[in-house]
Amino acid sequence: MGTKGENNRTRIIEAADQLFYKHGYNQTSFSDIADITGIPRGNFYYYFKTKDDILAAVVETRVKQYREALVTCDNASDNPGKRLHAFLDIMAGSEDSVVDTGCPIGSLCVELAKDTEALQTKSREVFVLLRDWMSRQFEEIGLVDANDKAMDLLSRMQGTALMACTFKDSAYLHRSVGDLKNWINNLVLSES
Amino acid sequence: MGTKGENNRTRIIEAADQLFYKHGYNQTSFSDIADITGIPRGNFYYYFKTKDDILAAVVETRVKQYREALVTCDNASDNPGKRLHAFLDIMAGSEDSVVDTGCPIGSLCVELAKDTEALQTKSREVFVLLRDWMSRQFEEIGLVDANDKAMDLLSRMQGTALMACTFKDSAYLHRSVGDLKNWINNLVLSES
DNA sequence: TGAAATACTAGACGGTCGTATGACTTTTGT
DNA sequence: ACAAAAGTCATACGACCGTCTAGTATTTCA
Repeated sequence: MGTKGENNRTRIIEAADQLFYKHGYNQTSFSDIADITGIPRGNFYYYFKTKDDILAAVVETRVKQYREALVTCDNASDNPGKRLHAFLDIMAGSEDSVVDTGCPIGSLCVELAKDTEALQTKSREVFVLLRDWMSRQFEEIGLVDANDKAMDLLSRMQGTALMACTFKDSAYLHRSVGDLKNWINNLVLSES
Repeated sequence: MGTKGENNRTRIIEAADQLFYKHGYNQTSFSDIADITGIPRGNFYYYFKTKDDILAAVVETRVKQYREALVTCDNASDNPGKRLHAFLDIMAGSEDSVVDTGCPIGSLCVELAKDTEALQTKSREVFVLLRDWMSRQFEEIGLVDANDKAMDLLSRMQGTALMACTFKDSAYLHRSVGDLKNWINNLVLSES
């Protein structure tokens, strides 16, 4: 009962996830996904009605993955500042791909900002998840403008990824992540 | 001698400039440009051998435009901090389009980061211009790490544009620009 | 077991893409 | 005035796009 079907569906999503990241949503064709998975191009309609449906599925798995990553950050420490550091380490840890291709979330949102509103709303979902989690951390620190700080941190991480990728500069990436950690530490100190 | 030819060439570049911003490079077709300019699709080969050539021409006009904008900033004040404020005001002034479509430079670089290296190098040119100008301002302020600060400012502006666009939040755009002005002011104070 | 339901496949459709060509028209220089 | 050069144009190419459908295999369950 659909065991192979579910398997194929998952493989399509995984291949699309990588290709959307490496080449962008619009620059990824059904043929590209077919070449990687070995599933004939024509079959895709069975698993997904439209290309947009594949994007939705990809975003949903990304949300799930980041949710799990945030749980790991939550378990990393009972200190909210340290938890935010742990999240920053995720970006620093994927240094190579960030310098090469940028942030998977940010670059998708930038691309789809020029597309339909439906795709914008969908691609934004991961950012909403991260912003709300960050906001909770800053709240726990004791900041009254926790949501503003969450936007600032997300913003600065995105700027960092964009610059590091554009200038192919991993040294900048690490320096900037260090600066952000110091910025968080100072926020913690100012509240204690 | 080539008066109409130059005119058509210019009109193609102007239309492409807008379309590359509004819909992205890859999502802009020759037909789109033809529809706006009224120049038949088939004629483009006469003015530009390839689509990449159009991009190069667009980037070159953008470099020229930003160079002029920087001259205006240079003339705005003999205080480098104030000159950087003037540059930030350019972004704040185009609030609507930034929230709607993002930063024209940043979104182009993000898109082409997933394309050939030649296009990446070309699209980066505007950023190089801005970074070097900013670096000169920070140098004049007296900072020893002027180039780092230039990267930081560019980075934070890009993050700001990306978040404002993704969340369709012009209030965040203005708050963040204000924060950046304060950040610059503090850098000036720390050196005086 | 066998017919209905479900899972899967592959070929093909209409459309659009970037590019190229060859002919026509206008401008230029002598 | 008239050839050469520059500019303009319609048409078409081969490739690829996302989508669809007619058909085959497989599973389900009375």
